[in-house]
Amino acid sequence: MAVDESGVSGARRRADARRNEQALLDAAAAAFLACGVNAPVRDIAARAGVGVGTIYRHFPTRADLVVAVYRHQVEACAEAGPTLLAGCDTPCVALARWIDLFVEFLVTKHGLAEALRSDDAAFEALHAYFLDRLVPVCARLLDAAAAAGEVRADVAAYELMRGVGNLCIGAGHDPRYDPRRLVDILVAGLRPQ
Amino acid sequence: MAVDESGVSGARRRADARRNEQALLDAAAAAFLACGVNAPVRDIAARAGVGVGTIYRHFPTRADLVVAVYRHQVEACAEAGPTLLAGCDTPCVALARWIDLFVEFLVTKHGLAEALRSDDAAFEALHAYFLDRLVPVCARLLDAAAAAGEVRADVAAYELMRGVGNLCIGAGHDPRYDPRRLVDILVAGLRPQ
Amino acid sequence: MAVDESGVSGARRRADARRNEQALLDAAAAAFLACGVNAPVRDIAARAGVGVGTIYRHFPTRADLVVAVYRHQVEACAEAGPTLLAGCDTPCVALARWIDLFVEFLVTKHGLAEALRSDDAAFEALHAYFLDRLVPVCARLLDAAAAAGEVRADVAAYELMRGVGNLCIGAGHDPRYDPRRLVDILVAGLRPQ
Amino acid sequence: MAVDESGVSGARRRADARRNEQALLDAAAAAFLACGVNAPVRDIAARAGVGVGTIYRHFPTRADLVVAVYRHQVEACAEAGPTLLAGCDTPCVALARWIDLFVEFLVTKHGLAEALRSDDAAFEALHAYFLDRLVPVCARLLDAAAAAGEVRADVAAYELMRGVGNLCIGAGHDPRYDPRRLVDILVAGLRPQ
DNA sequence: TATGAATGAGGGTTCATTCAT
DNA sequence: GATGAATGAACCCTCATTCAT
Repeated sequence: MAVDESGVSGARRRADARRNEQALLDAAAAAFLACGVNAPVRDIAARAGVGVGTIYRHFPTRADLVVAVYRHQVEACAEAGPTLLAGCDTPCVALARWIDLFVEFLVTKHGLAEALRSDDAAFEALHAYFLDRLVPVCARLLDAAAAAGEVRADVAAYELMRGVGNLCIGAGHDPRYDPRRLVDILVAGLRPQ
Repeated sequence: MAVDESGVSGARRRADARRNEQALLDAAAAAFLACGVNAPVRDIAARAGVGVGTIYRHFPTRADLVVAVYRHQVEACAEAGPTLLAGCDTPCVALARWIDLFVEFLVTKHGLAEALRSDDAAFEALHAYFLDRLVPVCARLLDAAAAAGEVRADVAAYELMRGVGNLCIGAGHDPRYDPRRLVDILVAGLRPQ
Repeated sequence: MAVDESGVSGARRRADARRNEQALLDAAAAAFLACGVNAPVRDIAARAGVGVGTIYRHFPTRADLVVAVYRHQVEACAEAGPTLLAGCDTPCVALARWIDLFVEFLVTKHGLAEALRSDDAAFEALHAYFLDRLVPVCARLLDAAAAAGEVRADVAAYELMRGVGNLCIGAGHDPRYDPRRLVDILVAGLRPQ
Repeated sequence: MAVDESGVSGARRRADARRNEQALLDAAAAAFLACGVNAPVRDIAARAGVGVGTIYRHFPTRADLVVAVYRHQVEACAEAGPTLLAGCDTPCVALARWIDLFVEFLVTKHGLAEALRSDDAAFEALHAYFLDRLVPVCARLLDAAAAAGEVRADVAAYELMRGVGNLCIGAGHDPRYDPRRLVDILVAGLRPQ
């Protein structure tokens, strides 16, 4: 209707949409932290200052949103693998430090660890993304450590990561339970014999 | 089998109610397995072939029901502790076997491990019951093993059990993840140094 | 089964039942006071220390119970009519004092006034009883006062009593509202012209 | 009819919602009439042809709905006070006619009088609204009449209105009971001496 | 595109009433 | 007769998802 809007509307829309998407990601991150990854859609929309429809447009499933929220950190974690392997004295140290990174990531995102183990179909995409991106990284570290004889050779990267993920569930709710300590013990248990 | 079940009419009425209660416990166990411990009240009632009111009569809160469903096994597990300690060659073996029992219990009751770590207020009673009953048992085994120098002395029974419980979450959903293996690794990580 | 119970059981039952009935009436009166005439059946049963079935046996409908609870006072009120008419200086004074009695009765029985005006079918018997017993008494007083020219002649006993009953609804909930004052005003309004 | 209803899409959406809200108000009024102010939410929704969620969106609490249903008439009644005072021959006539309006309002809205005297916490907002809006109006009329020596000076507007409200309870259920007649008697009782 | 109103399935809880014991 | 366990209808409320504007 307004004449002057047509000229730049393509670009405008893009910019608007991108700004909206970022607001949504921030809002979702905050909501996940407060209520877990199943935070009510309306909460997220309200925090972002958009309508609920906008969420569904940008992120058709909840998993899409969760993946998007954590993508940056997942990428950072994935990229840290090779770097650590190259920079540490032994593969075992690299593995331990990489797992520390992974734990730090999960522990500070309440609800993420829960989502990772949820069998809710809505999170399939999330599972797939995490596995595709991180399991190979972990596998390389694990293989290197195993090749050096520093860890048992019969542990799969997938199960190790699932174990670490599980240990991180509920972090922060209970001062008597520190996931980092338990993950350390688990990693210690990887030593041969 | 039980002597007092035949006799007078007073006991008869009780027998009826008890049979119903057992049906409810079985139904709830099945529902928990299928849908987790937050299974809809109506589902449980339907499985048991009773009205919803009957559930509320027997178990006013959900926690009451959950506790009742698992009480037998919790008791059995608790009682196994001293027995194993007395019967095994070393405290460490007793600890390992007791944890195997605990894991077997959790793994076959999908939903229980989830309930144990839920921060939903409805499960406080459940948490309390588990802690009261099992943590001391675990503590004795752990202390004995530590005294024998077989495990690190700086691990609390509570955190160990929480860790084991967490590792059991999601068991059975995924053939690539076997909680028993990971718990073994965790226990191996308890060795000194 | 027990031999010695058969001999006197008829009499025993009677005594038991009567005791039960009285306990129920007391319990119901207390429950009505606390929760109104729609007090939960189970509350009443619990207060009386009997099962709910016992209530239904003695008082098939709620109205039966309500009527029974208030019968004594209704009777007393009904009997006071002729006495007052005979003993007071004028019919108008008798009428006023009789209405005071009625108000006192209603005001101290929270929930009764509400029940009297309820159109719930369960209270038909209650309405009928009140009307049968009290309206004629009021009518005699009213007629006498009208005959003496002390009150308007066009007011029916039924509507007067309903009006008084309505004014008593909610008594005691609100210190700013005193049914007695308003009933006095209503009665004053009966004066001719 | 309303000028701003055509125009832009923003207003259009509003118009839809407003139409819905009006349907809800009508439906609620009908439901209140049939079942009292505690009419089931679903009934009201069904009458309005909307889902229950729509009710909760527009009127989060029942009191909100009740207030909204009666707001127009309350306002009209409140505004009639000063008009009558200015237009009638004597304050007493103005008072009587204003009370007639109030009674007409209550009598045609079965369930409202009941709601007014309910001690259910859900109706606090309703009470407050009625009191805030109507008691001052009544007080002015009453004061004027008292100043003119036409009515007793010791009657508060609040208690008078409560009395009138109470007399209107159950109107229409019983042909033998006409609230208007009794209110007239009550008002007549306000005359000095 | 963005909005947010509407929908309605889904889950929780209470309580009057019946009926086997 | 008395009991109280069982039933299930009837309410309430929330929230994910769709879709008209």
